[in-house]
Amino acid sequence: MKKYNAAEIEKKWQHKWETENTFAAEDGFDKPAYFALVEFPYPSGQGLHVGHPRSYTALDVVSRKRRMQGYNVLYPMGWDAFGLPTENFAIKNHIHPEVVTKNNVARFKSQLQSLGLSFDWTREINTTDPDYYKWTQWIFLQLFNKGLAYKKEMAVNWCTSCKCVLANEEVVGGVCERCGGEVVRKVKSQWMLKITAYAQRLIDDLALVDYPERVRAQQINWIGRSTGAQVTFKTTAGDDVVVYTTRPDTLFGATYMVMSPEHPLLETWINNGVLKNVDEVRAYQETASRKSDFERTEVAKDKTGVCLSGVMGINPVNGREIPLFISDYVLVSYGTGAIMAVPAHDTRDWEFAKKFDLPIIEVVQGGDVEKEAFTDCATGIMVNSGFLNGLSVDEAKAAIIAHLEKEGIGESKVNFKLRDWVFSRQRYWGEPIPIVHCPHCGQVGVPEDQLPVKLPMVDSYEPTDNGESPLATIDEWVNTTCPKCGAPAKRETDTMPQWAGSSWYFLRYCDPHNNNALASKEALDYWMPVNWYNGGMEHTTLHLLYSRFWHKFLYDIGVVPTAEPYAKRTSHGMILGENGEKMSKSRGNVVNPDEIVHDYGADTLRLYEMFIGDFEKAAPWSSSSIRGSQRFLERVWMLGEQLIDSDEIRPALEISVNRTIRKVGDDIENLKFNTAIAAMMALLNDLSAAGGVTRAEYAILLQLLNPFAPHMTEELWEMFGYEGTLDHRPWPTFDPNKCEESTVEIAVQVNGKIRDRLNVAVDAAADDVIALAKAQEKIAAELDGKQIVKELYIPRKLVNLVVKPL
RNA sequence: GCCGGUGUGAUGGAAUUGGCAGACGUAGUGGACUCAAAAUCCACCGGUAGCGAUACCGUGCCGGUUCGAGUCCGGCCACCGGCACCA
Repeated sequence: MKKYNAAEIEKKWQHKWETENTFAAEDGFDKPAYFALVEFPYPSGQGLHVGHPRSYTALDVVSRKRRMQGYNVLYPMGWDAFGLPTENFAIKNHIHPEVVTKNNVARFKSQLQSLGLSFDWTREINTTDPDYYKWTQWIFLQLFNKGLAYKKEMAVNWCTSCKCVLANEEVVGGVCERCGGEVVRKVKSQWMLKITAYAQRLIDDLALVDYPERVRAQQINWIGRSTGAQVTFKTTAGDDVVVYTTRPDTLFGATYMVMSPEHPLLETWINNGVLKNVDEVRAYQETASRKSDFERTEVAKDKTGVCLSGVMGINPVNGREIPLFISDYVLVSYGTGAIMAVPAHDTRDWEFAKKFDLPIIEVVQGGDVEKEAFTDCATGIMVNSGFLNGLSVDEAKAAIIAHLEKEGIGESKVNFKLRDWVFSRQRYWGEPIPIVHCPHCGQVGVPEDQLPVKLPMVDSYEPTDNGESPLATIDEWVNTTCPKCGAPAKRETDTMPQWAGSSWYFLRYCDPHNNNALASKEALDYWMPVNWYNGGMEHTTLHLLYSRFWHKFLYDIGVVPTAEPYAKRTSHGMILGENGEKMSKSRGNVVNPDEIVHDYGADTLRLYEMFIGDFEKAAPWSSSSIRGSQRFLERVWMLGEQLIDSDEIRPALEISVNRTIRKVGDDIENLKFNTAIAAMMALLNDLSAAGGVTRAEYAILLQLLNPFAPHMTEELWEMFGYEGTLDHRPWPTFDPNKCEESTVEIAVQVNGKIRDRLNVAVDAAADDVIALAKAQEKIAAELDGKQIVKELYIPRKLVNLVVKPL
């Protein structure tokens, strides 16, 4: 028998799969469909990371199993290729981003193909392809037409290093998610997408899908729904200040009010002379605006603020005049940008009141409000609150809202932390926003027949310091005519964020070459929703939320057939460096998948990454452990030398074989690839111990192993003359009656401690087993001089005799 | 602070969801083969005591429920991830 030569075998089968399109999804819509999806990569200059194959192999295993189960499987791959690293590399090395992208994609593709992943390469997509981004722009126009894309002057997150605006989701810990650069606030006119209009449905529809708890919780937390009331406070200046509160029950305890430093009413009061301490207020506003997000959160501990002089608020329930402050602990972007402060029952208000020596009035009994704020809603009773006295917090909430509504000065209100999606980027390498600015008609969408609005080929695409897109400098591209009235007009020069192309890419896979629609209705009806989507936790509040939003919008306008894009989402853990730290160049612990494939073969790498540990948890790479996976494959190979020419499964191995089929199948469905492999290892050990393997037994082992190690198993299948190839061979079935032994060893316990073991028939009667147990020499000795108070027999498990001294 | 998760041998991790803790690997130890090494094969491999059969202890800590707890309940501790002045 020839030696196992991974390199040779893998090349052979990969070539065959590529030339024969073995894994192309079928066009007919009659077979049951299965859509397996992994996040398409950003083709970076570094090439593939060992983390990529963990996710890709996992769903490759699922896809290969599904094909064997008779499904028409769509397991596609593509490139999320717009983005800053490519652009920055291009600028630095004076190569056009399109060329950089092309090179990176070629490298990534050959790396992926060297792993033997069963992608349908006939459906490969690339977000930078004009035939693709035509539809990204088309979706934007639909959003624009429905008023869900709008341009607004507002304070945005500006990355000083990327020289570009960031979405809230892209600011992590006060710095740029991508480059770690400082993020400052900057007032700019930006395109926004109204994701907030979908906030409630993005929460509610999580009930329709199968997501891990941690993903569900993170999304709900990010959307941040709260219920409370909006209340109007009159002021001595005549203007009203509207506040939002989740504790309207504490209204009687409101002893001052706080507005955010950016609150628009301040300008009014400064302009009409109401405000007396203008200089002080201006100075505070100035300090607040200069703070970066990072500073603002860092100094969050100590409260600062300025009391407004010349104007007082009026508490609507008791008519008391209360002071008005500005402070940066109140955010302009949440609620109404102003709060009523109840220091007795809110920790932040309490700290502020202590610092500025403001009155603290207890309105919910149960704590000591001189020592700290009492925030428990569950137990307290209302006091000092007029008609609310004696009520519980919940009763008081209902009563006060009814009162406010009757008086016309308030109403119940739901708020979300989620904010609209800042959608403009001032960079070159992205989809142009398909809008024309006409002096007569205003913002006009580019008509569908003029899509795509292509990126102009230019030599210079460096970001500018003045916050304008590099496209703004290209006059011949910017200057155009209005699609509506024909007058001279200018193109929008901002581009879309990287998240645009990935917000709908799975739809394009259904029908990637369609020129008339993003995908045909038949294809979408057949394939959607994605049956199983695996990806990283880092995309939970970015890509995953954004794409759900776009999908819901497309559902509302009748483009897609399902309310949710992904029926099931799973998330893999990271592969860490050998030292347990995150892999990075600077730590010097990066493992290059190319080297692993070269040294061990793709099948070993695949198997090892599936065996490395709990799929959902991070696991450190181990260069010695990978040998175990290689040894296993070598042993499977060598087992062929001991092939017994029989089409029977030997009786002694029937149970082992049937159980393994059951376990491998179940474990793959439950994301427990590591124990599926352990079960196959155990089967191999059994077969080896039995002195060889029959053709029938070997066939089953090869079929079960095929999704994990496809090249080697196909080669053995062919070498030993089995029929056809494994790629679409039926998945082995098991006989449930042959999964259990007829006798089992049970434990015999006395008072819960194991004292002996016993072999009994699985269907033995409890009385017989207990009698047998008592008759055992050791047990009889234990029972001597004691009284049995309880006898238990757990079938197939154990006998427990509970005794006490006589 | 809030939300989610995790704590099991030297190590990655198993444990049919309340029923024999440590499957399957890795590392290690001893042996076989070899001039030797590698590779391969065999055996051992949680702790303590004992030559031994065996006994006792053992799943972060403390308590509880139960005939029986890694698993359930209550209270802590530690670590990881997310959010964070969101009123």
